[in-house]
Amino acid sequence: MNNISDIIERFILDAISKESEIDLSRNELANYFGCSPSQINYVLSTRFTIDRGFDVTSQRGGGGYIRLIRINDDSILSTIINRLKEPVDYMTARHILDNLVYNNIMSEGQANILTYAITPKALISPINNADYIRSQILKNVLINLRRGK
Amino acid sequence: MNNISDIIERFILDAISKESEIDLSRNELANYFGCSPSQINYVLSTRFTIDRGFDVTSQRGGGGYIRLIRINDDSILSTIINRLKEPVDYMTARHILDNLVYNNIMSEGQANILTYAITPKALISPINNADYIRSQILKNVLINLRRGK
DNA sequence: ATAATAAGGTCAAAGATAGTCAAAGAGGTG
DNA sequence: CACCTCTTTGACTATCTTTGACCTTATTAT
Repeated sequence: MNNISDIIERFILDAISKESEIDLSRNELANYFGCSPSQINYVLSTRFTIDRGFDVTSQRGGGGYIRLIRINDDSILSTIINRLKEPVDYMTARHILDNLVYNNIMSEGQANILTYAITPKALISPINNADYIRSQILKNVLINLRRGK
Repeated sequence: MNNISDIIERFILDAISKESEIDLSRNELANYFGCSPSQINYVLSTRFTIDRGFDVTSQRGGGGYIRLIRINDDSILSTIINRLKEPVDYMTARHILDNLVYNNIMSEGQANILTYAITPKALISPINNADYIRSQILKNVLINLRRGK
């Protein structure tokens, strides 16, 4: 992978791996990575979303900053259920699952199983037939299991 | 046979013979072999299929890639997959899951999660929309999880 | 107060990949 | 030859990333 966004993402993930909250400087980051400042916004808005368990606040002006917070909510399940809006695309669903695993609500094995069950491929159906869809889900899960994660 | 597809196939097979997972660049490959980029898709979709033990994922945009994954074979699972006939009703699905747990292919926790995902309730849908169905599956799973089953 | 300065935010266009599909081509086979 | 299947190509589409011009807000200096 050769895009700057992924590199910046890893850098920030590493920075917040030990703290639950860090302050970033948009300009310093952009300068450090030799990219435009708005690239930092791009990374934050595509990778540090609520679905992934992050919250971002910021302040402008002199001494401005971007504050990144890892959400750690005991009632996170209820929160997610309440916030869940239909429809849910695949990537959003995966982020939610990652979040659940991170918060020890689901084991990684369980999340993996469920991930297999909801891939776009698993849910394709020409007619509206739950049994048919379910069989696809099952098949998809099994094929992925065979792959050994 | 001297067609480009076979040559590309051998090249990729060789590349993945030592790793279980490799990243390819569609454009670079096409350039290297002097063919159109879509030829790479053709080779992948005709020769690197699930049936032959491969899985393909990809990403577009800057730093994009095609990821090829070699999956392991497991004869018990293969047997079940091959015997799986569509459609599958709920009770049949549960029997299959019990069987998987019995054979240590899936943990009980994983089977439970998946059971939630495929209850009749989880798969009701007035319109044919995978995202909608997926959101129901997720909600159903989460609600059951919350109940602590 | 006001102006200057120092952050950060937004958005749309350009760039970089990959995907799809249908038509044309090539190679066998009865 | 007629037909069928598999391969090759290219036009068009979809998606993700990068950049830059312009906007907003907070602090500091006068």
